[in-house]
Amino acid sequence: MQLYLYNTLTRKKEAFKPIEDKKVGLYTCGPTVYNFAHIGNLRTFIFEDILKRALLYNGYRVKHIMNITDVGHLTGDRDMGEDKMEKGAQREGKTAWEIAESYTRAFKQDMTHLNIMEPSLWCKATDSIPEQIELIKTLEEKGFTYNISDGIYFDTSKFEGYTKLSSQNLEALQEGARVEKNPEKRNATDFALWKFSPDGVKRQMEWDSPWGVGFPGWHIECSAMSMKFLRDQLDIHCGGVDHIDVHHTNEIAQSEAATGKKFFNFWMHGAFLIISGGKKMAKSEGNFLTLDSTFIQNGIEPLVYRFATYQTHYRKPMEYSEEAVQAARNGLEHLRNQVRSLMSKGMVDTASVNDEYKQKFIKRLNDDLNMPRALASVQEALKSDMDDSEKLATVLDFDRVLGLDLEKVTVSEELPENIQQKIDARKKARAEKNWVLSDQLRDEIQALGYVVQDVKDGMTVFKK
RNA sequence: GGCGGCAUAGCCAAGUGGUAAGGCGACGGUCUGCAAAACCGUUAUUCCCCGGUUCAAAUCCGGGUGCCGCCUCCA
Repeated sequence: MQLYLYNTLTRKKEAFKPIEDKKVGLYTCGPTVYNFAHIGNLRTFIFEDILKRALLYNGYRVKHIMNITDVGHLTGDRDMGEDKMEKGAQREGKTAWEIAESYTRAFKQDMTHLNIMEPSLWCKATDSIPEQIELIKTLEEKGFTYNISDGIYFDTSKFEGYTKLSSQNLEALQEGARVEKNPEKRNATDFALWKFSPDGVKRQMEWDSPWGVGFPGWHIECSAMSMKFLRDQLDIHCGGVDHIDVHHTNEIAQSEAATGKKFFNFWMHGAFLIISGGKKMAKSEGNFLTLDSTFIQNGIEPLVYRFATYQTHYRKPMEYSEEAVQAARNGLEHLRNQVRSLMSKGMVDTASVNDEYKQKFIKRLNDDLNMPRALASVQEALKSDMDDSEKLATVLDFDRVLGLDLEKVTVSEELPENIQQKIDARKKARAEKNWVLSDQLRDEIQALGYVVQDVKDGMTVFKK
């Protein structure tokens, strides 16, 4: 079935077609590792994971590259201000390298918690400095750069179609921008390819280059690394909506200026998470909620968040509230109970996925990843009149995309000795209609973290 | 100021011309010694407001209001 994706480049849903049949090159802009990722960041990574799983579900082989930005991302005005990594290092009394490493580790842990598939390849900006320098040299040779006191800049006026991805009105932008201008820049949209280390300052992260000691601008890494690792397989490039106007626009400009070829056919962007009644989360504002502080520390498993994001289409701002989290928590538990109930009836080996419902599911998924509708088809399948084994097989098949670990729902497992003893005692008490003892034993078992359910012919006990 | 997006039940939301998906919550029921779980049923005459086009509009057009984002670090 044809997969349709919304392409920011054309502002339309388009039939997806990779450059090479059945193989997809996917590049997703990864984190800047100077702090924890907040759950707004993670929403985008979940969206990208769904995209990847949808591609796989459709039978594509996916080469997925995710970068780690560990240098060059500045805090201040465009290409001015401090380096985020160096600032983070100051804040925590560590080296910039240590900061990068520890937050990269934290990020990967978040991904694991959310069941986000690992990319085929991780790449750190600092591991591809030579490629970035080469790309800048090419741009220099082709006359797209100029040199000012603090670095080498890309002259956006020399690249035709600079705004092909964004919808910026450049003249209006220049008039209305509140930026503290760098007076040496020729155009407001020009951006740094290479920044010089400030005079007399020894940066922790700096490299030699043909232009002097310094470090790469933020945008160049994604261009250099996507070309390095995906070569000509430039199918889909993703990120958050905030990247449309600046980061991705600049990536396209410098890449296409350098190669003369189209840089990525599809551009996809995830919308923000909005705190209910408030503003977006931003690392730089320090108001962010992390997976750890918001979920794990409150005893809410991270997959609840993954499930919660399915309620809203990825291109629409998602309202975040504790109420929404609770709804997702209940919803996921309900779904698992439904699966558990089916599992307890035993899975027939020959059970196959119901084609009618699978077609419905994939159709919705393939309609620009309409997860709210895809999720609705899960409930429709569960409430349908197909037999239990088929239902289970079908829903578990959907979970290849959903990634909710439904196959791990426990029905019966080896229970510890002490629990088993209490269960036996309770069965005896129930047989004797000793309800006081029965209820007391149930409380005891549940206090130990197990759920007790009396069913038709006995008792179901499983770890919560 | 420029540009872009959004506004659907108590809450989260899907739906872009044919008469309102799904989830959560709530209420009622089945089952049960009681719970829990599961299951069944009910829960928006109406889609921010005003006007227009059409046999037909939540969906298209015009105007307004509110919220959000980008233009400055950002997923």
